[in-house]
Parts: sequence; structure tokens; C-alpha cells
Amino acid sequence: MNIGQAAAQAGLHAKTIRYYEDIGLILPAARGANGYRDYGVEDLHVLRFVQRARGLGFSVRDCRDLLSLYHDRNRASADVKALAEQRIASIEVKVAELRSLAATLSHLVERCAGDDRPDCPILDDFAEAHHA
Amino acid sequence: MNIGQAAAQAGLHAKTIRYYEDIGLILPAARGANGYRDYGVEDLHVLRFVQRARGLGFSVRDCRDLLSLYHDRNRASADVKALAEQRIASIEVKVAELRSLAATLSHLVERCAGDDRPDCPILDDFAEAHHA
DNA sequence: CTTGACCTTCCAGCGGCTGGAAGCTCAATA
DNA sequence: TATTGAGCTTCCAGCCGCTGGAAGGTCAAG
Repeated sequence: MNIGQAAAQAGLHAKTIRYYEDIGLILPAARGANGYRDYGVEDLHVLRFVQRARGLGFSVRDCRDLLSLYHDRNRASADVKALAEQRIASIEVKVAELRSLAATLSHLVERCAGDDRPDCPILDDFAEAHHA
Repeated sequence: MNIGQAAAQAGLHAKTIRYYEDIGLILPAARGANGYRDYGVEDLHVLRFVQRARGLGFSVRDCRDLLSLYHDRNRASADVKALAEQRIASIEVKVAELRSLAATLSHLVERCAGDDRPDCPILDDFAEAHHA
């Protein structure tokens, strides 16, 4: 299977797969007589694995760790679980940050008349606020 | 006031201020006889403005628009409000995405024994799932 | 036998900084 | 006065995770 098909099956761009190979996230694919990369069923598992993990927000660094657990027949599922829990925790941190930003903006928006006059508490806040 | 002091007052790094000048987000600062950038009170307002807007998650592109409204004596506060509302909306989209990721991960984590055995529904899902 | 889609490599750029090198100036100290 | 050391200047490179484009080889269909 050529890279284009593999990409389609895995939900990735061909370019992305080459990039992953480049940075050593995945092993170099086998090559056909014409020099084209050739992907088999297990390669597809790996590619899907990466696209799924990336899609769930794991960094490429995390994906390296996850892949090495995936390949390790003697892994402990606890290690995988720990990575997933870390990921959940960092998502929750991010969500909290974003909600706080949204709340701040909402307060400002509420106080802004939103008409054709120039007076604007949002701009005033931006320019004048001293935020610790 | 030199760039270091201005940076401290505005809550930015000196490097960041030079960068903002470089990309034309802020106007080039006045220069002293020694060639050092020299910042005054109004410059500080602008710098704080940018750090506050960036801190609230506005992109540099957004900051350009916000700054031009800030400088426009004939602005309509409605335009500012609209930008802020857009920003809130995009935060909410992001939060929803993240919560969905966390939920998916939580389901997987729940099903993982998290012991010293290799069997792991998380890894299984990653490698085998066909997610539309 | 040509078209056009696919494949290959390599290099450049996105956003938004951040770090480092090399060389100024300036204020304080020995 | 001579010298630190901090702070300023410029410029170039790198971070992440791709993505786009150029220049070229290969393949299947018409």
C-alpha cells in the first residue's frame, strides 16, 4: 500500500506521515522496487495509533512514549493509564484557564454599551489595568 | 525609559517588545542619543494594552485590530464588543473540544486496569479504532 | 505517447516568541 | 582611571507540528 492510501486509511496527510518518519516517531517504512514507501497492516495500526493519540491532544513526545509502550510486550497498563491521566489533568488545567479568560471577557463585554460611541470599558481596561 | 523598565512595567519581555516592533504591531519607539529605545507614558499604555489582550488570548492579528480601534477616536464601541464576543465564542468552542477529549480519555482510563499486566484498552483503542 | 495523479526529496514558512552571539553604552566600584 | 557587569543594539537560529511548494521520477489510463 502506497503512502496516499495509508494516509487515507489512517486519517493523516501523506506529508504528515513522512514528517513522522523524519523525526523518528515511526520507523522508516519498507520501500518497493520503485522507491515508494510500502505500508502493511501493522504499519496501519501504528499510523492510526498516532493519529488517534494526536487527535486526543497528546504531544508528539507523548506519542513516542505511548508507542514504545504499545510495542513493549512487557508493559504495565498502569504506565499507559498514568499517561492518559496526566493528559486529562493537563486538559483540565487548560479548560480552567480558558474559562477564566472567558469570564473576564464576559464581564468586560457586559459593561460595554456596544453602540456607535467610542467610549469602551474594554479598551479602557486593556490600556489602564495593572494586573498583578 | 529604557526597554527593560518598560518591559517590567508592562509585564512583557524586552525581546517581545522588540519583536512586536519588528512585526509592526506597535510603532517603532523613539530613540535616545545613544540609540536606545525610549518609552513614555503613552507607549506604556500601548504595551500594557497588548500584553493584556494577548493574555486574554487574542491573537497578534486580533491585537492589531484592537489597537487600531484603540487609536481611533471615532471608533464605535460595538466594534470592540464584537471582537471580544468573537473571542469568547472561540474560547467556548475550544473548551467544548477539550472537554470532549477529556471525556473520551476518561472513558478509556476507567476501563484500564492500571496494573502490571500489559493488557490495556487504551492502547487497543488507539491502534484499532476506526473513528469517523 | 501523452496526460495527470501519484510518488520522491529538499527547503521554506506559519505563529509567537525565545535564546544566543557579537558588539555597543552606561553606572558603579577598586 | 580602568574595569567590571548590566543593559542595550542587531541579527540569526530554533522551538512545535506540521504544511506548502519546487523539481523531478513513476505509474496507470486513454
